Amino acid sequence: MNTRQKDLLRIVVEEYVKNVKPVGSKSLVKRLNCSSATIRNDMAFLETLGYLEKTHSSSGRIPSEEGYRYYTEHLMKPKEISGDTVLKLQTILSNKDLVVSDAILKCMEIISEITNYTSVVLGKDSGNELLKQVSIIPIDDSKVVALVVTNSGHVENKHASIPSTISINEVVKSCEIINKNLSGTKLSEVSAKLEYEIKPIIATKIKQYETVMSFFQEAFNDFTVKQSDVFFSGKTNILKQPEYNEPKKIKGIISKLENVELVKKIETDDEGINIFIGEENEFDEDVTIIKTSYKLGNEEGTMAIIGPKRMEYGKVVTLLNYIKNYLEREEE
Amino acid sequence: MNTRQKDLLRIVVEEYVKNVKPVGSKSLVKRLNCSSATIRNDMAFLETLGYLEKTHSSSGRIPSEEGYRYYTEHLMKPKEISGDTVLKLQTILSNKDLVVSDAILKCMEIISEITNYTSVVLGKDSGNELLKQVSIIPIDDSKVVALVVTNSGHVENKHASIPSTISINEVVKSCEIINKNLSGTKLSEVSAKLEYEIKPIIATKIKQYETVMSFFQEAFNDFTVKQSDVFFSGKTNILKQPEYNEPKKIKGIISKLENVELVKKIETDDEGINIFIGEENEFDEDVTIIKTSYKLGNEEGTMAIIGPKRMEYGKVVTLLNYIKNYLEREEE
DNA sequence: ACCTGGCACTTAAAAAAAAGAAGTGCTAAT
DNA sequence: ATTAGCACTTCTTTTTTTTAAGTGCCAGGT
Repeated sequence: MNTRQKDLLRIVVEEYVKNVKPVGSKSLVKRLNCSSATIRNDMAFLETLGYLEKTHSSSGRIPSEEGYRYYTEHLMKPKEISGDTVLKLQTILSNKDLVVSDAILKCMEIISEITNYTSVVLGKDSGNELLKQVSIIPIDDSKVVALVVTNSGHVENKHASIPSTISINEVVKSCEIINKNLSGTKLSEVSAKLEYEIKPIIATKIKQYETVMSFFQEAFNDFTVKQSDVFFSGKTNILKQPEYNEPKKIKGIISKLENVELVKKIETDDEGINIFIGEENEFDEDVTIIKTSYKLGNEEGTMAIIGPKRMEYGKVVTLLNYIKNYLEREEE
Repeated sequence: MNTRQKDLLRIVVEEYVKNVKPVGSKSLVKRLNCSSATIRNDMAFLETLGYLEKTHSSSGRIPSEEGYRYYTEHLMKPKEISGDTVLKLQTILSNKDLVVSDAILKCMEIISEITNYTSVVLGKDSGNELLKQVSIIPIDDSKVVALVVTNSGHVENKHASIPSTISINEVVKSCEIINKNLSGTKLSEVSAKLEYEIKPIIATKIKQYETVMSFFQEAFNDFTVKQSDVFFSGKTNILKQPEYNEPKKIKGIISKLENVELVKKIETDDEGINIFIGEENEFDEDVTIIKTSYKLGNEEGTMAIIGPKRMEYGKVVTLLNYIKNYLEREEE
């Protein structure tokens, strides 16, 4: 590939991203300073390399997935972000009252707004989170709310009615014992410790200990299962993309976006900003997913942008990079 | 309208609901025991009354909005619900561990599943809820989580970082004072009472009282604003309806469903089960919304089903009725 | 006064045909 | 290596034709 051919590939990608229609040789004559015949030859060559394709035998060219890949790896230039956007992101990220994950959420909201793509944030299954405190709040004679707070400040609550055979007082007492002994325990290990450490203690102090314990077991069980932590922003933004112009495609992508299990597969641990184009991602062959993990203190997860393959790669990468860099600086 | 004409209207509605295509006179000859010409005459008559329409000058008939209305008010027969469904609903409704609104949510999930329509539950802005308890849970040296629990068991949480000029201890102390004095206060009145009742008390005991108070003010302010309480189930179910067969319509309804402000307008106080067909509802002229309010103890809100005008009215009404009746029995 | 068979007429939807536009590949010349 | 030129493809759009479904209404029967 000579310079002109690289230029050509870059221009075809960028034109197609902008105009959403196959790029013909004539339209590039001025930009490449050569005749349409030459461009046709180069296009044919790029096609043999697998970087361009035709939609039919006499159409203009569109980038193949390999074409996009080459573009993102060698040709694209990072795009400047506007001062306005930087300001917005900065304000959010520097707000100390926000949990990190909430800040990420808000940033991704901004990004999905300015790009018109869909953003998703996946909180990591918090197996690493530690129990901070359990509280029992009596609501009325028979009902209580159990609150669990983790060391990173996540809160979950569960309602339960207390069988009349147990006094709420006993539940509260047990709760205190749990706090004294289990605060700092990994959430994932709480269940086992309840059984082997707490139960014996409580057994000596409370009559109905079996019932009380099973209440706590059930409560914790709910918490650890609950974790669904999928946050979209601009969920249907991607529909604004012109490729979503027929019912089948629209319904297809929507049903995938509604499928939590599938969305969760987007999760990644990789620190880098990774681009999965079309077939490269497991989510949907027609989209590109740009994703990266975030981690600050105890909070970690994945942030991702879902857009058409014909995506403004430079813009999205730059934006995600900005957030990542900010968080990394923070970490120090 | 004679009996045959009423039968005809009912059959046209039901056939159209089932087959989604204009109903012609010939297809009804057997069911009405008369010639197609007679049916044509009756159809023309029902058209003059405004109950039927044609899609074009020589098409079969479809019900007009007035036709559906007449049908729902005079012609439709409530549909039996299957024992299986009754069982599911009953199990949910009788589960004492669920807050009422959660039970409603789960029921509506079931309904949207079996009908293939979209359900939405709107929790009422809980101006009537009472403060049960505020808790401050320290996360680390500078961060705390504030938890607010209401008398109906709703929990909200807010993170905040404490300026280093205040000791967390002082915050916790203030929190106790708030609990002692404000437990049982209407959530909507908390802000004012903080200012006029709590502030003077705290002022005598804590040095940095201004800062502490503004922290609590801010926290409560967030809670009362937050309340967004829109819960969908089967959000995109309505897309399975054959009327959603072109991009414009699909995108139109989706963007309306994503518009929280618009969805909130569905809210109602009316105890009855109300049917809003097409133009009758403010949400979308192409859908029917069947809605009713629920109320049990302190929990109240709206539950609604959004489907095509060509909806299985009998089924939906019967299902909603079942839930309402169950809750009313409960109330006693 | 009401019902019905028959038939001309209307419209939409589907299929087929024609016209137009955009772009390529290849050849031969520079 | 480039390029002008032209024949050839394929899609898109428009137009025409065909088919199917159903109505309205008349005239005759009960």
